[in-house]
Amino acid sequence: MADYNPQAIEKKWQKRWEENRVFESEAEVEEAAEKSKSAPLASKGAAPSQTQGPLGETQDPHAKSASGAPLENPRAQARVPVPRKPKYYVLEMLPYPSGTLHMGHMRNYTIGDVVARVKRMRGFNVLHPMGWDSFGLPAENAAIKNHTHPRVWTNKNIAELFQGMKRFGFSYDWRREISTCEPEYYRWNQWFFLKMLERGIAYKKKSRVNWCPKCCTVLANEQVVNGGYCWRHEDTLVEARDIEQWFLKTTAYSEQLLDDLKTLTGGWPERVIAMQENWIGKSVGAKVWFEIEEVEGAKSKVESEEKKTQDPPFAEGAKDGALEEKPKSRQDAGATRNGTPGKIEIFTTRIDTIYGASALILAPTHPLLEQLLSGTANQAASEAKLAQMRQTSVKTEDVATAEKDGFFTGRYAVNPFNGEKIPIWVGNFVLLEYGTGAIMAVPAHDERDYEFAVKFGLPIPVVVEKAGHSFQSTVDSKEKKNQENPRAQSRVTVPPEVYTEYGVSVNSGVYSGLKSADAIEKMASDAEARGFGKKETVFRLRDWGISRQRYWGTPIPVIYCAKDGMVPVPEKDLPVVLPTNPKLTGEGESPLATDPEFVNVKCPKCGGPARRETDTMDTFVDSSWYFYRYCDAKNSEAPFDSAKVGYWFPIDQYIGGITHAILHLLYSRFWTKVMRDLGLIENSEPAARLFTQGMVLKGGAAMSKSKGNIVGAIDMAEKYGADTGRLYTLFAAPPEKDLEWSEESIEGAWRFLNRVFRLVDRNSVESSKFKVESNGKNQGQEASKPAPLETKGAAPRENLGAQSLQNSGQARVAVPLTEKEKGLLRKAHQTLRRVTADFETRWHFNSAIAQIMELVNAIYAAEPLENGVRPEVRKEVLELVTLMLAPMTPHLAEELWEMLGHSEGLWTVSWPAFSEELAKEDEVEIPVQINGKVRGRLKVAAGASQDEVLKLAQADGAIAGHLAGKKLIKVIYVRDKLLNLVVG
RNA sequence: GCGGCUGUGGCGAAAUUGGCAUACGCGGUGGGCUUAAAAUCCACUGGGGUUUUCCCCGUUGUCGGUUCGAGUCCGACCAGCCGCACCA
Repeated sequence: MADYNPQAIEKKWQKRWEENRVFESEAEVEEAAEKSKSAPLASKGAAPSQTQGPLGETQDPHAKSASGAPLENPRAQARVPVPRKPKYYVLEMLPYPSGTLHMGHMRNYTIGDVVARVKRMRGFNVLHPMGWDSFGLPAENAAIKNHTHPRVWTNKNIAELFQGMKRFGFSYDWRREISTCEPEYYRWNQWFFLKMLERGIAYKKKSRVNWCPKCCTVLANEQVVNGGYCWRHEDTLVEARDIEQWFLKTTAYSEQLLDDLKTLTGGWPERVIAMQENWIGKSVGAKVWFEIEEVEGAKSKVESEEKKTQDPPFAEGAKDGALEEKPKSRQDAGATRNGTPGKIEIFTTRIDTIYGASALILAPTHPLLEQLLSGTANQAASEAKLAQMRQTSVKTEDVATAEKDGFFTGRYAVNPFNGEKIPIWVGNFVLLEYGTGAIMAVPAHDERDYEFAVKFGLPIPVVVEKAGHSFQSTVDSKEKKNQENPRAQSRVTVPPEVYTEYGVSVNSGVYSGLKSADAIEKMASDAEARGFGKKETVFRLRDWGISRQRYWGTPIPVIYCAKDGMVPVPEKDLPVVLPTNPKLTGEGESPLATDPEFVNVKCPKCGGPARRETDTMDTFVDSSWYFYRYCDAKNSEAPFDSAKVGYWFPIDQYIGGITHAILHLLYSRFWTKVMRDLGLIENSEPAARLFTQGMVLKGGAAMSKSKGNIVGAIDMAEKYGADTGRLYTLFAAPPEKDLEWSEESIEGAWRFLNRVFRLVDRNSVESSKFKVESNGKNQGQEASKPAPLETKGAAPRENLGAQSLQNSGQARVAVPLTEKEKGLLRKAHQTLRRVTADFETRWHFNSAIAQIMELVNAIYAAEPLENGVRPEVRKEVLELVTLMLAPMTPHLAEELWEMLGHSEGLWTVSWPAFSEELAKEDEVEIPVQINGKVRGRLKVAAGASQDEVLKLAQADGAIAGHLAGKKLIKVIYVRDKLLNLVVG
């Protein structure tokens, strides 16, 4: 008898796996892809990856072929050689190497590893890679602190994470490892950047941007969280700065990014889809131009302002309508899109309410304001007020709850629909960055406008009524309300409340009587026809600002020449490598700017003196396409071979934290679409399925360095072993839920594995004692190693376990089975059925483990030997237990498999086949309900008919007692489930 | 305000389709083994009972509905968590 020694076992099997290259995806498949490189990729979509369950229930390669041979890949049928197995790409988000492996990582990778291992056992060619998101600020900050190079810190952390992953036995194909800070990788960032530059997707402009004073760099919109804080420093308010920087035109893909979310429903969590929809923020409406009432001199000034702020400096593609320039942040927007000179452009989704507009309201930062205010009666007072509003708007944290504020400019505009003269106001609630930075205020039909109108005494004319209301009756009620409300001095009425829904237009000239939807359509068309408006869709999404004034990132590959202007670095000169000895201070301009050797270059065009761009790229660029690189990680000619990507993509299952629901997942979706439009790939979305696992908490809070509540994964592995750790994280909570760390619970997992180990250990000892009594089969075998049953010939990587277990229409043991043995085998196959379903169609690892625990309890209960289950039979059951545990506790499973007498590694064995025959119950106990309450139980033969069961029920004493003197009204019988008698 | 999610024992949680609620684990109590402890194995662990291999009652955040039957479906609410937020 031996003890379970996880440290020794885990070391032993990790070595074996490595020697046998168990986790490498099949080379022959890639060769096939190689050979078909020139062929079109069109048939790819037929690959068996479009499925329902998280693991793809329809993907079982055994399901459609009685021989057990995996389904052929339809794409490969057209050519030779034929990939033997269908592909499966499972991926966990690559980590930022900031320290050692923690529980959050470990949980993420354990889930992915279970999936990868299950899929391998199910006969798939599995791609399961890992890499390092190794550019980024923490490395640079650590380098400044320790006076070293960021690479030192980064590589130390990578080495530690790598060791940690090895320690847990995660089944990665390490041939494909990537590290984004290596020139072999980031040169392709630069290459993609040049492609985008050619197409006008990358452009540069000066704009007001988000600046984090702690990061000392610019942030993208997506990196500003909680209404104005840095995503990395959640206590640090983001400042506004005017900086010239590079953008990627994510807005050119707004519509697609939104529409394609529909293709992800079912595969992606509803929550993530909703968050992205929300972020992209589509509004369909119309722009309308309001003429400004003539005031001497104003018009020409406005016109000249227009000219000044047209095209941004290098936006070559910006002339294209689809790629139209979208100003990014507060103060500069609007300048290029305030419409025709002398007019104010507003955006509205409710053009049908335009007859109810009682003012135009501009954002305090609207570029037309200076012209508008000049020459007005109280210009000085207005400008003072404006300055004050601009001041406060920068610092406002809780914009949504701030009180409405504003003032009248002294100017008027003309409503193009009815010629009415309405005042132009400034309001603090109007945002320059959304729509056109100006709105028409329709107080009767908009909450905010109403609040504003009430505060400043603007009229509140009603122009929409609830459908079905007669005009007359509502007028009466409004008049009553009028008398009660002293503020309602002017024009028509004060509505009883703000009515923001659709209804029927009233008081709207020729449009009165139209339903809101019809009115919107007709009025927008009319505005367009009459030249004072345009149907328009606006998005909340902004272009992605990628310039960072830091060292540890990808250099942006452009050169500035006094003569030729901005010149892209020629492709042949890539990569632009980071200087090796940077001066890192964390302050001021980009560290690259301080290195003359880096900065001063010859112009690629004229050969004259020129300067390099000194900003680096946002590190989210690195992670936007890394999963494509895994398909062809060592390619030095291209980012990847399109044929290989065509074979593996889309990712069948992507797994990561919800924190990336917007940032990474939006950027990488964008990148995929750009790559598709460059003709490099065929897929429009990177991942068919996304799984967001819950966080690991301690004391109710997410583990973090700053809170000091991190539990190191390696410590846990040292104490209990990797398998116990893996089992614990899978068992303690369903994978999508947050998991509260508990030392007591991990003891439970440890106890269970010990229980299993002792069982197998004892069984191999006992079976050697027992072998003569069972059947002649094992005679002459070594006592410690019973012969594996029915291993027909050597079949490496083939269905060994499945072959022996699959044909078990009856048990393999030749002698007749006792009732107890039948019972145990039945329980085993019932467990197998449920565990298989838990792995395949839903990710209920916790209940799968619970099932296996029950089975193990049943084996214990089937003791003692003398009156029941013989070692031969028990061995068969233990083999099933071992195979079911294999994806979750792979090291222990290998060891148990060997202890059970198998010399071939468990990695060569397929998932066991379930036997309906063995799982079938002979007898079932069904509850008998009287009027829905359980009043008794009956043991009946499985599949018994209603009549039989009813007769038995009526014969049963206790049940008959409840039936006595009552009339049987109805009988509901669900076969093998329940009998319900309705009596009265 | 908008969108999404979650509410089940002392705790983590189960419950494929509407069909015996609380499986499995933790914790707790009692017992076997042991000089003792640890480990381990067994039993009990919603409430109640003078029929204890038996019986009764209650119960899945709240209120209502559909149904022979609801943790599950429908409607309204309450509480908590997450994301976005004066988005025109």
